[in-house]
Amino acid sequence: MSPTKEDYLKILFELGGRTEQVPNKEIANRLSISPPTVTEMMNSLVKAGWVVYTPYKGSKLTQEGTDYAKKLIRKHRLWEVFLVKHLGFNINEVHPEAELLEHSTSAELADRLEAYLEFPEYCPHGGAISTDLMEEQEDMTVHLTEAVLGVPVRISRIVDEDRLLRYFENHDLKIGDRVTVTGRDSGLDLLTLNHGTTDKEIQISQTIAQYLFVEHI
Amino acid sequence: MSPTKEDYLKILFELGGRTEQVPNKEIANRLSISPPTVTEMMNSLVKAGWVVYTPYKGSKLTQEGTDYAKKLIRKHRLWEVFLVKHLGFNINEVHPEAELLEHSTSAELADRLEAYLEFPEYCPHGGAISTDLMEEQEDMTVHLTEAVLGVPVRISRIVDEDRLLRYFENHDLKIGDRVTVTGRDSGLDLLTLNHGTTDKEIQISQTIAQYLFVEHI
DNA sequence: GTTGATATTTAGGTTACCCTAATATATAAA
DNA sequence: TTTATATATTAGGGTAACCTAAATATCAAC
Repeated sequence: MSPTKEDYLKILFELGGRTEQVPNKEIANRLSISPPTVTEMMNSLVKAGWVVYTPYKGSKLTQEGTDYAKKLIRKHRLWEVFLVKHLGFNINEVHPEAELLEHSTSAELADRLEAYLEFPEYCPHGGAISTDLMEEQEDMTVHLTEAVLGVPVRISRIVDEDRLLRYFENHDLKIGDRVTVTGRDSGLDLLTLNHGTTDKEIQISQTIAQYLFVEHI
Repeated sequence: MSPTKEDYLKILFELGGRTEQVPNKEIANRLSISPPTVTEMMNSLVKAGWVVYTPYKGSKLTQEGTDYAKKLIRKHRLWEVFLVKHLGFNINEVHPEAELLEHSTSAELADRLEAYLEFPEYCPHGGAISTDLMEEQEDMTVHLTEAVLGVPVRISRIVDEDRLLRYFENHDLKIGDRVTVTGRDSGLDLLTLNHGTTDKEIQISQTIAQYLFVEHI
């Protein structure tokens, strides 16, 4: 299994490919590659049994594909805990490091690392580490864009992509914060939030808000 | 820089490519690839400025190539220390793990890891970690095959290739042991040693003894 | 100095992963 | 229901890193 293929499986999981068909374009966007390359890769992943692909519709992970993706994400998050807790990295620096390390981590190494870290439940971005908890969390949390107007929620997880993390940091948003969606303007692609702690108004792009997960309180 | 190219630089350093021309065949053997592939890769490494190549003779590392190789080896050895000291791995299990991790380790990560490990001097196989000490050690130590008959020496370093480590373990040899070469049979490719601690006679293949480094006491 | 053994290179081919340009399909709007 | 737009696929090409088979260079022995 190449790091490249592993990346496809992981992205597929992150885009909901466990339960829904993910269109090629979304994968192409997230990985910054051309759509024909995605088509080609999907055919290869189908042949290897990781993915079910319906031409012109999109791809879903098989059970094997889902399990593989979850293991990768677990490794990624374990490294993030290590980098932050023991090596003193800043939360928004660890993603690219873990992105590399995850592909070089045997099952044995992951298990030993997990024990060494004393079985942490969450990564620094709020993502569940145990592969069982992972699916549960995926199902329970909701995109910020789907939160009901006026109902306060708690930010539980931020998709850990470098540029995104800096965007959220610049808007003073972090895990655990309570926010209330007060307005939605689809034309301008804007979401207006009230920050529970500071009571300030925050405006962020809806497209980007998709990468923020919230839980009801 | 691809992991593949990094492996070539590292092997070149390990085979003495810092000071001498290394023939293609040795590289092909150590990496288990065909000689034509080595020729091809050497041309590409020359173009990138890592290597000076004389056709039909062999390759030498440039200063840049040497520095790059030393940084890789440092990362490799740092991971080995971490795996043994903190994750409880066995010495002969860590090589393949570190072999993967070294290619996924930024300079920043290596520095932080080194500080976390409290600046260890040597890896579990006896290899120096600081890039300065590394060359020094390389120059001072001598292959077991070159030790003078009857003169006791101390095993200082074992090239950490998985199969070799198991071979040395099976012959009850480890770092720090005092041994004396008592006989050499080139026809049978045999080296006879006297083990300083147990006073037992040990016979190992000369070919394999090349991967054992010793220091005079 | 020719010969033979060994090492190296050249020639030609494969697979993985990426691309652009052109074509085809699906979907939403008129 | 046709048409426009967005999305996906096919066709054709490129580079990196491997391979085998055949040709060539080196070097030591005669």
